[in-house]
Amino acid sequence: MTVSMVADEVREGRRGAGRPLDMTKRDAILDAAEDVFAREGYGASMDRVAEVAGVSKQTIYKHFSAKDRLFDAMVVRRSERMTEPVTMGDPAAPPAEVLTNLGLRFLELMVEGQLNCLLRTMLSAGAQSEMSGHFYQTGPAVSLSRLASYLKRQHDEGRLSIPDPILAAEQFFGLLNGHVQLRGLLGVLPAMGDAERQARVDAAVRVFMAAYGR
Amino acid sequence: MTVSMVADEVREGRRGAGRPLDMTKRDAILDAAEDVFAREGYGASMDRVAEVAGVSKQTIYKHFSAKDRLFDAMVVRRSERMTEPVTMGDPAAPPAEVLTNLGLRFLELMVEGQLNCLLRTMLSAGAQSEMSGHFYQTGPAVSLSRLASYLKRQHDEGRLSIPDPILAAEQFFGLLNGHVQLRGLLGVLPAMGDAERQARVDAAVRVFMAAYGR
DNA sequence: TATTTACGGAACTGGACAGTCCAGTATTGA
DNA sequence: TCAATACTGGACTGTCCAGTTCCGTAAATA
Repeated sequence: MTVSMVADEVREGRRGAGRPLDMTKRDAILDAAEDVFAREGYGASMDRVAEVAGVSKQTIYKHFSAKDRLFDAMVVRRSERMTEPVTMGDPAAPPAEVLTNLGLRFLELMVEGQLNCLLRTMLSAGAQSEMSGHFYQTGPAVSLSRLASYLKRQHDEGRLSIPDPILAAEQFFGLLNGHVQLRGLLGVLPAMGDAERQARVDAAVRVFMAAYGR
Repeated sequence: MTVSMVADEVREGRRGAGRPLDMTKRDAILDAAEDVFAREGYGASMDRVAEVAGVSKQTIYKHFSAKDRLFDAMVVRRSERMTEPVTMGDPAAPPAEVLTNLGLRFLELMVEGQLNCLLRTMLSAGAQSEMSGHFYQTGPAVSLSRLASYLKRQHDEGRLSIPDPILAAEQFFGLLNGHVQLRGLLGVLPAMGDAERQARVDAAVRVFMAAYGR
């Protein structure tokens, strides 16, 4: 009986004989936690989570032994869903086009929306959670390495000239970002329109291609 | 009697007859708040701040009417000190050199040290403070506009070709930053050495000059 | 000097919240 | 059917903390 086997059992709701844990409720609890923690920070009460989940507090404690465990489970689930939209397009297309598409998705989905929301929630929890590493590894680090390997391939095929693909990938995200993420975290973002977002992406791609294009 | 006059009186410790407020203690309280909030987040107790400041809790409440007021005063004082090191060098020097110096200072002082520390503290306070705007305006926004006006001048004098100086300034900070700030906030920063920092700055300047140089 | 205010120390109030307990009901596996 | 467990709803405990109050003392102003 290994640790991961125990984890699997919990995931399926079986802990021996008798009535199994209701996984529907578990999901409802995690959904509620996402919502409530995002809105009120880690200071939100468990009673509030229970209320939003439509579940008794006791049920929460059946599924998650303590508040920080619930928080961690929420972060893990959300982190895993996060990297999906950041995929590279057709590798045969012109790099400028691929980068533009990537940039648009990045700016839409990551910087303005979910990523900042989760990040702010995590920081509101302060040092109380060791989820920071997991978050970075399953989120930003994945996007970074995807872009880096794309860039390396383009370099090898002679379409771009990129001595350090990882650094270049970071630079590209940095170019896109500027202070957008910072402004988003601080809540001083004046809601970027489609046109402005497109302009930002175009400018980033232009700079990137000027430095790394052939 | 205006609002600012009242503020001045408080700043000098005079609120009429009798013994004036001890400004030494006020500073000690702000120092302690900086330290304690940075370490424990906004959740830290006032008793703890009083202990670290070497002052009774009542004294804190004499100087600052409530916890969030103390927090705000701390943020204001710290924000104002923050932009100092980010100044442009000799405008006659080659832009690449000026940008390199700026980049080194930015990476040293801002991203790794104080800025992230304060930012994390502020985010730990969640929506409880309206200091976010002040922080951005007196911190990052100032560096941004300083660099932008430098870039505009270089453009006007024909040393660089920069259609949108503000955007370009943001891009430069973004290039420097990459994911460094994000890693710093999440505490997954593997402590950058001098050589690596220099390499990062050089790479950023190289990309920037490739796009905007003459 | 008389008055006014700041300071320390410590006790206190009121409220919020994590986590538990319980009594009754519902739902499953054996 | 029986035994085991999940779920509800609410009451309850212990703790922590912001903010107040009281008292005695120190230090400034007028």
